[in-house]
Amino acid sequence: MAKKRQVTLTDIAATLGVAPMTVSRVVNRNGYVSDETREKVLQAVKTMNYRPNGVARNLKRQRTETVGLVLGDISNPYSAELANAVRERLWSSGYNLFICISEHSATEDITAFESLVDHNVDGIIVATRSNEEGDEHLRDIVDSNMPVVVIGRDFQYEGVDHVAADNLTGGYEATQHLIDLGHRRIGFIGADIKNRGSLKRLQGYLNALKTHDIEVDERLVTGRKEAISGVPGYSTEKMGYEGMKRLLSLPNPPTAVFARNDFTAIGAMTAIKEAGLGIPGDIAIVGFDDIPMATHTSPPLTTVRQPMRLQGQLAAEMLLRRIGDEETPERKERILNCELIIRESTVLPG
Amino acid sequence: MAKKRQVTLTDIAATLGVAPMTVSRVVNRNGYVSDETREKVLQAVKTMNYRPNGVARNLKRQRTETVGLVLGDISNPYSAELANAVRERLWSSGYNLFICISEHSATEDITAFESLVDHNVDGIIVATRSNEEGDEHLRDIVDSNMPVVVIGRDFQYEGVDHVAADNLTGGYEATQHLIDLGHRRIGFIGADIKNRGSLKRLQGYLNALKTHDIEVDERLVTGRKEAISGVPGYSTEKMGYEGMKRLLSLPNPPTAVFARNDFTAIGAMTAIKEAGLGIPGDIAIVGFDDIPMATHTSPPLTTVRQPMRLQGQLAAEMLLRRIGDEETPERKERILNCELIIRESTVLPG
DNA sequence: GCGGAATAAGTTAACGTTAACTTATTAACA
DNA sequence: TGTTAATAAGTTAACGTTAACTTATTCCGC
Repeated sequence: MAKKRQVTLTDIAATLGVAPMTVSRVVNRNGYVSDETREKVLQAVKTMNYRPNGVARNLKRQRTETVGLVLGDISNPYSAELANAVRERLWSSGYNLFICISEHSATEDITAFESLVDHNVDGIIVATRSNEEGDEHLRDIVDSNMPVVVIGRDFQYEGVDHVAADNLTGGYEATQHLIDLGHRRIGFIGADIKNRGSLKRLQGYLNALKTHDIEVDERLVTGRKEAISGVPGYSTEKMGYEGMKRLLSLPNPPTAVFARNDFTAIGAMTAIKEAGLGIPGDIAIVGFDDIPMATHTSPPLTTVRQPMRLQGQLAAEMLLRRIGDEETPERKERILNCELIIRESTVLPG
Repeated sequence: MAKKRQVTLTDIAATLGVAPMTVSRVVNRNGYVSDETREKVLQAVKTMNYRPNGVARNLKRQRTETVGLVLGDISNPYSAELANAVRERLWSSGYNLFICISEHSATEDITAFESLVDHNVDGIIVATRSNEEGDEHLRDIVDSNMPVVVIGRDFQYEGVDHVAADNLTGGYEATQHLIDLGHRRIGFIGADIKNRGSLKRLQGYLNALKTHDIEVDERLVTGRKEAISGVPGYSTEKMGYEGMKRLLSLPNPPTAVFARNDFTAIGAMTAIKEAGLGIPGDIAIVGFDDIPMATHTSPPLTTVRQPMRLQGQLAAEMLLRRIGDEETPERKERILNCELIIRESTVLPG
C-alpha cells in the first residue's frame, strides 16, 4: 500500500558530503552555490532520481499555490467554460487549479471540500448547488480561515464572496419573451415546482406569469423531484426529452416552453420533432445558458445568455483578494446580468 | 500572503493538559480515550476551530488517498463522462479525484503533472494528447515511482498502463460506411493531414480510402494546423462549421464528411444547412464519440461510439492495481472496440 | 489470587523540507 | 589599509502530525 521510500534531499546531501540546504539551494535555484557544487548536485539528482517532496515543502512553506474548484454538472458546457475562465485567471497569478466534482449529494460536497482542505489549497471556489449539510461544512471551513468564494450557490455567509448570474430576471425575461409573442400556455421543464425556493429561474418564470395574471398550471411544470439527499439535481437533455413528451401528452399541451438550461431545451426539441410538430410554429422554446451548441440546433435556440466567463473571472479575482489579504475582507456579492438571445426557436426569420 | 497561523493539535493538547496523541486519538477515532477526556477534546476542537493539518498528516502517513486526472478538452462531453467513470470507480475504493486541465500546450501538461506530484497524489491518470516535452516529464515522474495510467495517449513506457479506444478502426469503419453508401468524395474535418501520425482517426480514414483505391484529395482534409507548441489541439464545433464552409466552397465539394468528433460534426451540420443543403441527401456526415447530444441533432447523427465509461473504469482499476502493488506490475494495454452507430445523418429512415 | 487482555494514557522520534541565522572567505571601493 | 558587500557554505530548529512503543491501572476468567 505504501509507496517505496523515495530518495530525499538529505540522501543526496549525505552522498555528496554537503549540507541538505545546499542541495535545496541548487534544486530551488536560490541562494549561492558554486558552479562545481551545483554540477555535482544536479548530477546526483539525476542519477538518484530525486524528486522534491512537495508535501514536506508545503508543510514548511505553508503555501501551495493551488486553488480548488468544486463543480456540479461537468457534462454541461457551462461548467467547462467556467472552469477555463477560473483557471486562466489563476494561472496568470501563478496558481494551479484542482477541480473536484460533486454531482449528486451533500456527501460528495463534503468529500470534495475536505479533500481540498486536506491538501491545504490556498482557497476554494464552490460552484455546486446549495444543500444544508454542505453549507454547514463550508461554514466550518471558512471559520478556520480558508478563503472561499461561491458561484451561483445560494449561500450567504460573512467572509464568503458570492458571484452569480441573475437567474431570477433571466427566467422572468425568458417567460416575458414568450408572453410577448402571445403565448399563454407556457411550460417549464427541468424541475419540480416544489423547488421554486432554490431555483431562481423557476421563480422568475412564475413571477412573469403572475405579473400578467396568467394562472399557474402546475401540470405545465415538470422535472425530477428532489433527490433523497435534498439536492434538486441537475437537468439534462434526457430530462428535457421526457419532460416534453409528458407535456405533449397533456389534454391541453403548452404552446411554448421555457427549459431550465440549453441541454434540457435540446432534448425537448427532439421530442417536439418526433411528435411531428414544428418549432416555433407549433411550440416555441427557450433555453438558458447560451452554450456554444445553442447556435447549432435546428432551429437555432432562443436562450438566456449567462456570463460564464465573467463569473469565473470575477470569482477567481475575489478569491485572490482573499488569499492575498491578511485581514478577512468584507463580503462581496456580484449578481451579473443575463441577456436574452433571440434565435429561431421562438421567432421565425424575416 | 501566508495564511494566519491555525490552531494545531498541540495547542489543544496544551490547553487541556493532555498529550497531543490523545487529541489525535479523539479526532481520528482511533485507540482508547475515556469518555470524559473525549468530551473535553471535542469541545475544545469546536471552541478553538481546530482543523487537522492534512499536509502534516500526509507527510507522516505517506499516503493521500487522492488520485489526479489530467484532461484536455473538458468542453467535450467525452471528458465529462470519462471523469465521472474514473471518479465513481475510485470513490468505491476510498479515493478522491483531483482533475487538472491541460488544453493547449506541453507547458500546461507539465504544470498539471508537477502540481499533482507536489501534492503527493497516490497516482495519476493522464488523458491528454501526447507531446514530447510532456512525455519526457511523465517518464521522469514514473521513474520516481509514481503510478501512472494513460488514456488515449500515444505514450509507450514500461510501467505505464495504456487504455484507448481503437480510433484507427473506428475511423476506418466510419469512412467505410460512407464508401458502402456509394460516396467517393469524402472529406475529413478536424485536423491537418500532417497530423496523420498522431491522429488515428485520420489515419483510419486514409486507410479506408486507400483500401478502396480512392485517391486522397488533400483539399478534402481540413483543420487547424499544429499549434506552436506542437500540440495538434482539440476540435470544436466552431472548427466543424468553418471547415465545412471551406469544403463547400471547393469547386468539387465532397458528398460526405467524416468529422473528428461529434462536436465538430454538429458544427459542420449547421454550415450545411446554412448553405441550403440537405443531410444526408446532399451531404452525409459521420461524427465520432456518440456524445448524448448526438441523438438530438437534426437529423440524428451517425457516429462511432467510443466506450468512454469503460475506458475510465479500466484506467481507474489499472491505477488502483499499481497503487496497491509493492512491485511495479508489468505494463498493460487495452485497446477497446468502437461501434458504428448508424442514424439519419447518413441513411434516411425506412 | 494470579495471569492475561483491555483500557487509558504518555513518550519518542520521524516524515522531508526550508526560513532564518551564523560563519568564513574574497572582492571591490574609498 | 580598512570597511562593506558578495559569495559560499553550514547549523538550528521548526512546520503539525502520528506510528511505534512504553507504562500504569483495571477487569475478567480460571
